[in-house]
Amino acid sequence: MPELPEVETTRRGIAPHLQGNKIVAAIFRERRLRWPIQNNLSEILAKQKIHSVTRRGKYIILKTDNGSLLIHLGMSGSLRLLSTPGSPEKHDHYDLILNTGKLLRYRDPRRFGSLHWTSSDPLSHRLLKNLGPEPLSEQFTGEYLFTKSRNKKLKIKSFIMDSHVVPGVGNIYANEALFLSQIRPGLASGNVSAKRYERLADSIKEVLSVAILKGGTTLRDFVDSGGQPGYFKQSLFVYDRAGKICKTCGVMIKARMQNQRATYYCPNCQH
DNA sequence: AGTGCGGCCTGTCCGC
DNA sequence: TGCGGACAGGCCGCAC
Repeated sequence: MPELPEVETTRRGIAPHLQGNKIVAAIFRERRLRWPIQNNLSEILAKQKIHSVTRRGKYIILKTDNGSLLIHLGMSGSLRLLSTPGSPEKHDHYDLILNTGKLLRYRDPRRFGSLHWTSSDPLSHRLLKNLGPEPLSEQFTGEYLFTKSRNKKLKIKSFIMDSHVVPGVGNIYANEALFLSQIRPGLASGNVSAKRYERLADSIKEVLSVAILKGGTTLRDFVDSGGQPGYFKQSLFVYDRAGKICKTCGVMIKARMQNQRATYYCPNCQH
């Protein structure tokens, strides 16, 4: 399940192989992702040089001669760089073949991912323009969260899972960040103090940073193996730990559904 | 306007 | 053992 750290790790892994090289051909086998891939994309991409590989939220942006490719991995998507591609398997939906002989292959069993082309500024694309500030940037602060949450009634976990507030924080990291900042997930976001939001912003930065470090370690060879979930599991304090003992205080972790999402917290550490 | 939920998908796991 | 159903996940777009 690619979260921001895994998307960033993927980006760092593929960037050196793409940057400055040309797309020889793009092959699409399955266009029905979250949105259908536009029909003429092969023609558009052929012979284009890739200038940069960047990230905004969970989108990877390939900037080429004539525009930008916006890649989202959804929840089961992965990008692998192959030197000797075997025949594509069931869920290998598209390939970008490079002039270096290497091939970038997208796999996504659940097809929640997406692929968009834009010929104008990618950050102005409708899917990107309203995203919140990058959580690892200086613009992302406790003060920002505090201000943004005033007069809101929705629960704080839903608040930080909204990509227009914080892009890149999914269910796992929302649970973990709330644990680290000792905040109960069910609190009304509009009632939480500025001080607690300072702590929460720090926790979000911390959990994402540590996960990027671990991803960088564990997924060092993701080019060969494909990014696998589970590498961060040992570091989790609450996610998927219902009935287990809190690593901090020894009390049993609780689980419940909140806004259709599995929610975990320590009833002793979080208030 | 703010909020919550349906729907998109398939692999995995559970219970009958 | 086989099968159906629940569930997981991101997140847009709709409905209230």
